[in-house]
Amino acid sequence: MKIATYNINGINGRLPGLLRWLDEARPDVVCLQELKTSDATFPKAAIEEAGYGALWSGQKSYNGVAILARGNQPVETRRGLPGDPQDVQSRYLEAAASGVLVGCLYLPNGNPQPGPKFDYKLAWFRRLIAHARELVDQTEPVLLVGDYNVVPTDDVADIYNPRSWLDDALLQPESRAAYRELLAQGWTDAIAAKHPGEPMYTFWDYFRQRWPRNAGLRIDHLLLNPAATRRLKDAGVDRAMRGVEKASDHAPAWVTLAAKRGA
DNA sequence: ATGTCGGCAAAATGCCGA
Repeated sequence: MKIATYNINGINGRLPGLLRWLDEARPDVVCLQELKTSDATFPKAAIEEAGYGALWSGQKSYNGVAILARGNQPVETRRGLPGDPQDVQSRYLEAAASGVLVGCLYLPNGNPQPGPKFDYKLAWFRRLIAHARELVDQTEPVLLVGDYNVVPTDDVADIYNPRSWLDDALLQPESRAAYRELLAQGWTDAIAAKHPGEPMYTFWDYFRQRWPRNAGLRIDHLLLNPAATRRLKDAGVDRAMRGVEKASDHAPAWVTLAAKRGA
């Protein structure tokens, strides 16, 4: 089975491209981020017509996450991270779908840093780490996937060149330390595990001709608990989606899992 | 400092967030 994550950057503005990709890539479970739409204007009918059941947590203009499942309805297990009842931003949704538990997350960007937005990013990360602790040792496959807004290292696998991003929240030592702390619970970064040392970018800024120059960053990640890692077959990025008309600034990233443990 | 997008309010342009 195939599980994908895609920061769509406005689901209604990019719906035709999304539907084409669903038809071609045929992922079983899809986590979307940056819907940029309220609950009422989520394109439920078009998604269902494409053969997917859906759950979504919308927010007008900003944020927003959704979980799609091919041929069935995902069963919601959590909406929003625990730990801050004041937090009204739609950035986390969790569901059981097609035999796996999937957390769909849109971690705060955190720019400019330092400042309140960076503080919010780190606080949100603390809440994610605390919640992930409750999930990692489950006996069934669990995946925490989405736009983490963290470039894990300065290696060319993760960024074309850190020079113009040194002050960016995506590269800060605190952001990277939090990401490492999460992994240290026992999660596997599937893209890094399957493609060590290989440029596996998932985001190319609209500015400065960054897509034509392949000046990308790896910020969308699929983290697998040990039960899911045992079934990990392959991982990749659908780079071509960054080159289509009206493309999101992100490309979809995905993993495939064997149907049964050890298969 | 700059660059380019989508969404949105409120006017065919400017702002925000990324």
